[in-house]
Amino acid sequence: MNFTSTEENYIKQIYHLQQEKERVNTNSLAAEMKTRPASVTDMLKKLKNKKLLQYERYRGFKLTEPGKKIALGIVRKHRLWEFFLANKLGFEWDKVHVIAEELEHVSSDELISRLDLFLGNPSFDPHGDPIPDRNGKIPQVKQLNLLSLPLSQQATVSSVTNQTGEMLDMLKHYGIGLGTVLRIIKRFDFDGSLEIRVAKQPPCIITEQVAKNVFVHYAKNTT
Amino acid sequence: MNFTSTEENYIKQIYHLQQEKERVNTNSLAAEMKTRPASVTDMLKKLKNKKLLQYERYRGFKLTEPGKKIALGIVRKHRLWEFFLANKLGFEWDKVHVIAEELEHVSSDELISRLDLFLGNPSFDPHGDPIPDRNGKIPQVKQLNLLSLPLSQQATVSSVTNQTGEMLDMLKHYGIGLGTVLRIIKRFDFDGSLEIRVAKQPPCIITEQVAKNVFVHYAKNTT
DNA sequence: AATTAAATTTAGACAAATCTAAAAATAAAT
DNA sequence: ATTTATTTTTAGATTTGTCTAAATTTAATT
Repeated sequence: MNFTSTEENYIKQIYHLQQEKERVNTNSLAAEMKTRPASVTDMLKKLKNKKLLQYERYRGFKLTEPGKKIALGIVRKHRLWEFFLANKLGFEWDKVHVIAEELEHVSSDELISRLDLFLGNPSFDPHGDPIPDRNGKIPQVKQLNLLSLPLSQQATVSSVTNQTGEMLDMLKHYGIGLGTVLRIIKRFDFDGSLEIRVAKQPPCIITEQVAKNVFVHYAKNTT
Repeated sequence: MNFTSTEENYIKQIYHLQQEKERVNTNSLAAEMKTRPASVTDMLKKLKNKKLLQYERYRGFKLTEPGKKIALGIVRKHRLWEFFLANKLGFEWDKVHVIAEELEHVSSDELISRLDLFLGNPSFDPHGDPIPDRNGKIPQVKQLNLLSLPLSQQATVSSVTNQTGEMLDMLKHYGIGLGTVLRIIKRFDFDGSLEIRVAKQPPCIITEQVAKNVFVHYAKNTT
């Protein structure tokens, strides 16, 4: 079956809200979609008719299994395009979302499977969110050394190996701790040092010796 | 100003029809758009209101200068995406058009200028049609040797240097002459021979010695 | 338990893009 | 120069997604 861009946007947004709350309600979806509750109700009926939604009036709603499959397909497209925009076209990580919102609705399946291959079957988008595979399976978090983190790929600090006081003191000075979200802005091959950016703080430089001891993972929410 | 996908499709199609006939008429546009003449009339009024069209009822119509600028922008996007699909994702040249029809409506200007750069500012799409630059200027035809023709890039035979009888006889046997449209299917590095395809004929092999004498250009219509 | 507040749905209207069927203008043919 | 045929436009209806305003259901409070 085929869906309009609007239907796809609703499905995707319901999926995202479901991640936080088992059952979704009309008002919160309306807020996310920047539309009115009455409009949401209209769409809910349509999606229910198409068997994508479990929905009884006044009772909240959630995606059916087929609905979830479709949501994951859209999320997959969105994140693959984000990866393309950041890693191939050189967009800043915070500019890719808006453009991917349009690209995700291009309908060719072969386009997506070829794009996936072209990008090297990436598992995480530039925001650190996992990219579902063609079957809708979401990759688990994967730890890697800060030195191996691709440029401008956001990641979360998950462990620090050298636990000496000097090291922790230094990291604390930079605002880096477990759970800190950061990304690499520039890699200096001369001495292996990294210019990194923690949250919205000004960028700072850390040496290769420090980076060597910091491990990160891509996904955002889990520590 | 901003346009819907539908408006953009009309504008683009009017532009293409104008290439053949100075002034376009309702029925032929309806045929191209696979819609009814009545629907075309409605859209013509809308485009006239937006100053993109010179149009008086029953009198035919053509794009204004601003309208033409917009058409060229859409054509540019379409052909850049076609180039991307064929040369980066490995699509066959005859599969790219349908997908580019969707991609061309993605609205970000920065996306297009970065894509253009990423692709190396190409001048011709995989069908041999010229890609307008950011100012709407259309590149002139460019001759090149058949040996330098990129794989699966369609081109038109524009001249043959060695005009001996044997050569012309051979080319005639293969169905190759001035104005013949062809493309390279495979390049054999072992002996430099080429597997080429002329129109819809079965593929054939020509030697490096022959190819060396054949010059082609990308654009389709001009000899 | 009755009242007030909040969330949700219905009813009816609107804009965009399409359609059919009928009317009007232009072009072609006798 | 009429008539006939073709092209184009109008008029009115339909679909999709949206809206406002009013009605209904559920939740919260006294």
